[in-house]
Amino acid sequence: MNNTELQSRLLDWYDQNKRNMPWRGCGDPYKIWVSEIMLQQTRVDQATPYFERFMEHFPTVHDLAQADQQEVLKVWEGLGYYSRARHLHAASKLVVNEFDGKVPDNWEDINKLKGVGPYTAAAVLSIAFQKKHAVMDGNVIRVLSRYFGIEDNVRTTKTKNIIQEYADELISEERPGDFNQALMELGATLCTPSSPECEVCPLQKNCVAFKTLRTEEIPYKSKKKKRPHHQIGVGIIMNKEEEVLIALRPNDAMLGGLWEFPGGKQNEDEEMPDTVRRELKEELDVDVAVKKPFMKLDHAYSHFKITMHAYLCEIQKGTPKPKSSQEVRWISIDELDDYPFPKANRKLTEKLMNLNRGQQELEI
DNA sequence: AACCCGGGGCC
DNA sequence: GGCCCAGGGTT
Repeated sequence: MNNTELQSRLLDWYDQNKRNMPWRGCGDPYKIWVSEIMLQQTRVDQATPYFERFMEHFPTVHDLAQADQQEVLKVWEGLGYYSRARHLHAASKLVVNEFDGKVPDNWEDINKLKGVGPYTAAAVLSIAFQKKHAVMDGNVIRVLSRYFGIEDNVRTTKTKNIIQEYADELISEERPGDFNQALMELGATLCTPSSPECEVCPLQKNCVAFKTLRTEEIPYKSKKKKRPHHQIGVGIIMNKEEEVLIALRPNDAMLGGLWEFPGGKQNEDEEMPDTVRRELKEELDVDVAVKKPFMKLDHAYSHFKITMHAYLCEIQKGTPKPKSSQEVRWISIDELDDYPFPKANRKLTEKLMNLNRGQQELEI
């Protein structure tokens, strides 16, 4: 199968089988850019409702550039990898101030945008501007490694460079954006990690992995390290006015720009209430009484897991000061929904709000 | 090159 | 449980 035949088979399949996506076929470089940022390490079905909501809040790059970061993060809340939102927001200002409000249509300039790497640059240039740049994402790696029978570890830079060269050679002149999307669509819907649907695949005829019955072995990936598990203690500090204390995480930290209930990791041979007292002293410079357990929950991040133990607390001495955090604030339970919280903390705010609505006893 | 960075769905 | 996902940034 030569390149022309592969392209026409793939594009014909794509024309008949592509899924509907709100940014697909819109021709708006801003929307395509935002969609590609949201789709980094995120499935289409997960990103789609966020994309719709994002466009309602920020229909143009100017709306995004003028928005407050807190507002952007609130719309992004729950989607994860929050540096994407901060970088996108910063990049929108660059587009407005340096590029006349137009998403760059060339490789050099688009790579000046924060959060835009090789994949996203190629995706936006090809899909929005019909420029011939081949993308390489997890789908392309899987499809091409199977098609060409590449058995090397695809986590290495060397193997990725080889696959990128194949993609560069295969990409269609006439429809580079559709070709890229077709390859990814094939990987997302037919050429899946397990149980691929080879019987209906348009590339079956020349696929090395199919012909040698090795689709379950290719692509080969070296194992990842297993994630450590930490015990985390946090304090829900309430005052006489039934307000709770929340802290703003620094922009350069994990979950940067989001709010949380202060706390931290349990030390060895330390009781959890002592952990909470110690952490709140370190982070806020206050002495608290740990009154009673409020909630225990498990949560998984990319590189570790936690069990979070939340306690209702009361300040005995001192006034909370932002030490490890950027800012602290007393707010009413009703206002918790107005602030961006990471998922694990959001589970705590939901319980607080439910109890509050039910007039339950939040007293300690 | 290795590590960091969320959350959700699937097996 | 682990794996995967339309990856990029930092060290």
